[in-house]
Amino acid sequence: MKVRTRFAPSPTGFMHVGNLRTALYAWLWAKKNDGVFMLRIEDTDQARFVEGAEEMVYKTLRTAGLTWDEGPDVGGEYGPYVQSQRKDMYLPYAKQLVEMGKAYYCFCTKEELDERRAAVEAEGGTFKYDKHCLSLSKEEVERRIAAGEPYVIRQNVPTEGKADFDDAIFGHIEVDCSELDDMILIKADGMPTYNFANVIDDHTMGVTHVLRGMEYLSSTPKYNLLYDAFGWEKPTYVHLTTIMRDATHKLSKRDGDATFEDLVNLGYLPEAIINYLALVGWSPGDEREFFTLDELKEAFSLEGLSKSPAIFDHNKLRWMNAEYIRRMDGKAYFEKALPWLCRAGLGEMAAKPENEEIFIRILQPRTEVFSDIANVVDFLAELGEYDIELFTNKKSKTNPEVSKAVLESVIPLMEALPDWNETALHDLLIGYAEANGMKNGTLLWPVRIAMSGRTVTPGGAIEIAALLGRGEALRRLKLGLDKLAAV
RNA sequence: GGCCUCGUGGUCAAGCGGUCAAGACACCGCCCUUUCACGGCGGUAACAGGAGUUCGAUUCUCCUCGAGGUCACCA
Repeated sequence: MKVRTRFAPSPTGFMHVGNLRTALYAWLWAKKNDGVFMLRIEDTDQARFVEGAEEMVYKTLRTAGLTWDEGPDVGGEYGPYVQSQRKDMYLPYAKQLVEMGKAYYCFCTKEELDERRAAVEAEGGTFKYDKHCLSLSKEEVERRIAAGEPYVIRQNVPTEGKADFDDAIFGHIEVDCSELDDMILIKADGMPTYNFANVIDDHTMGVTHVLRGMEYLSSTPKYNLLYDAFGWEKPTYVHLTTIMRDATHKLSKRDGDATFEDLVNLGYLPEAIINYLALVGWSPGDEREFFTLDELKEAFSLEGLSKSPAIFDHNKLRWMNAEYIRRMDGKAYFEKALPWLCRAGLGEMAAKPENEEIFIRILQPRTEVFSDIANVVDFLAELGEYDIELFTNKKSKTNPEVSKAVLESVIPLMEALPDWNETALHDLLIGYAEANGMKNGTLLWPVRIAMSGRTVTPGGAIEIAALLGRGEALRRLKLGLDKLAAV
């Protein structure tokens, strides 16, 4: 049978990385098996409708490379792919269950239930619906429905026996029916609940493998009662572990960088995010860590899925992103970096053709996340205040006195330079150090400090001088000398 | 609280009765070096605890502990 998987988000905002990973695994499993990956929008909760969230889902999936074969926008023979548009499909199935005695109409109002629940819980108990409306006669039910009384349809769970299912990762899961509540299948507004819609949709849409979060693990046996009632073949369930922020909290959107969009905006590359995400909760079994989507597709297997929750390691994502950046083509890197350089006020400097290569050379190996760039290069846009103590560096054998002497002798030479470019600057400065028997560092440290006001900079004195250009470089050097005048 | 699930270094994670218990990130040290990175080399660090089963348990069973999930007219 052809493998069909689905990703079924409820459109409530940005895409949490945990959801993205679920989508990824579902996509991988379908693609690995030459199957179909479909997108279904679960919007049965009208109260939670969020404008534009559906488009967000499309956009995220697309930039992540997870294209769907069937879905709301592309269609398919199992449509519609939006649950609210399937509204009319559910009631007949629910009625069928009622006929079979596997479900029943219930007229208890939400308020009554809430009250009873509160009372039970106040005494430390767990509320369970008492099947109150199960005993209603058919006539009474019909009468009340005809009278326009609001109702829901509940699943009639047996009071005895077991409900169970087999999970591809967790194995056999079994629970006593007595633990189960008569869950609502059809809500008072006529919409199905998630639980019911899922069963109906997954079956009618031919889903063969259900990949979803762990939170459904304990309610799945209850779904299977429904499959059994209808006599339907059950899909293979694959419950995925939760992605955690730390040992005791799951990664939440409130943490600020838990959505795909957050990460992209911070300057993470979609391919790196996907690659990292694939490895949170799944292992290829060998030592590979870098995968394209295609390679992932080859390597993916249900056996490699983990049973225990994994903590999202920003550190490792960062490293992996850096690794992706380093492997980028220089040009491509520059293109991605340019907006960030502009944001740092370096648009003009970066626009000079001769500077492009320098920027690539000094920044690419140092960029872990694109948003880092601004803080690393801001000194190029503006020289900040700095203390002359920065001129002291033991390893370079410099201090304010030495620096003063260095700047005094080197500034005129630089001013006299006919061409201001890296090669010329290099030959001049390195040549000078050599001729005077100095360590390169002794000469270059003061020059770099004066030009940057920073002890740590991307690139060295020569690159910085070239980027700054003759006028600005010299201005800063003289400024440095002034600062040192009193020494 | 009932029920379900999970438990290998700080983190991800291999292992699926016999290993000196991989690898990666992070951390530390050394080298390279024009600062910082990059790169190279090396290092610290783990089977939650206790009973069994077995010639032998990280691996199988049970208990304890710890953590998560679930008990909605939310998904």
